Amino acid sequence: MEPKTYTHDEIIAMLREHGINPTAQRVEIARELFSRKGHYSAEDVFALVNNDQTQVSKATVYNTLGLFAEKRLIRQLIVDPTKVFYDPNMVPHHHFYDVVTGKLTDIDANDVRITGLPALPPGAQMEGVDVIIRMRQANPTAG
Amino acid sequence: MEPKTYTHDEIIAMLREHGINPTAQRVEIARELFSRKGHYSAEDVFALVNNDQTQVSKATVYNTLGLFAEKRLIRQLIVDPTKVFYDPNMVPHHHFYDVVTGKLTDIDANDVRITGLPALPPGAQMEGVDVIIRMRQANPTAG
DNA sequence: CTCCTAACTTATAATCGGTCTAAATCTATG
DNA sequence: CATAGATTTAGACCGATTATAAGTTAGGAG
Ligand SMILES: [Mn+2]
Ligand SMILES: [Mn+2]
Ligand SMILES: [Zn+2]
Ligand SMILES: [Zn+2]
Repeated sequence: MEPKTYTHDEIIAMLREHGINPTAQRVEIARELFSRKGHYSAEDVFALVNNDQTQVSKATVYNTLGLFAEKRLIRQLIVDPTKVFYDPNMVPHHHFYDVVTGKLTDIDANDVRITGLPALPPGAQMEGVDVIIRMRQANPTAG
Repeated sequence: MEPKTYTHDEIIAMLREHGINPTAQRVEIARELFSRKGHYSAEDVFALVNNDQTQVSKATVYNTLGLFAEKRLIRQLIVDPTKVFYDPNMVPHHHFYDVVTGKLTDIDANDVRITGLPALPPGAQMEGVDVIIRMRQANPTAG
């Protein structure tokens, strides 16, 4: 299932709906992200965005990804100890994480039920629930 | 519930049971970790271990925490984008994570049921399931 | 014991994501 | 056109972690 292709104007509308001023760089970064599914580091996005003619600075890539996450246009994944990943898929879902390759795979959250969690501490607002299933590919005929 | 106090020999036995050669530094680090409950960065452990007479280098603290985690004597927590935390509590449990303060709180996993997860990819071994509930303390009278 | 080697520890340099700074550029408005 | 606020940028900087290379330790062989 390839992700929907968004027009320039649709991207701009998405940004506006999330309270983000649609500058050229932000539109370009959003377009790259939403034209694919997957999980991307800031460096990944920097490479994607500068593959073609456009030129966006590293600082802007970092700033923009942080802004998008804060405005909940994309989701931040803390799962690799060395870098943050960003996920354009905002449908609630969980992840498999291959601890060897670092690869992330989506798990639809519709079928998943989590019960028995305690109440939040008083005055606390839930931000989200992350479920990460760490796994390792069984050593293929090593011995 | 304060954690059990371990004797020097008990610490050594714990390390041996996990296939870890009990050097002076490793015993000291293990003692500091297991004499409290909580979630500690490598810097935290470095400070704990060098509070008293003993002197353990930063490199050894990092190496030892990595070794302990690999041998499953402690658990690594990837939840803060800037640093790794280590958890001496090996009883299966989950975590609240205050995204503002960075504070981690344990959630007993006994009561928690997670159903509807898909099967692992073929050939994959499960390493563990991490559930992290991100929350934020409601803005106390700000405005 | 003393010698020898492998395991371990250490100080320090290096790496690398990520953030900060201060200057340049843009954009909307008068 | 002039102005100010928002944004972008190059490059300096930072802090956690890892790599390097030299020193130390422990324990078995002789
Ligand atoms: Mn592009
Ligand atoms: Mn100590
Ligand atoms: Zn995902
Ligand atoms: Zn814990």
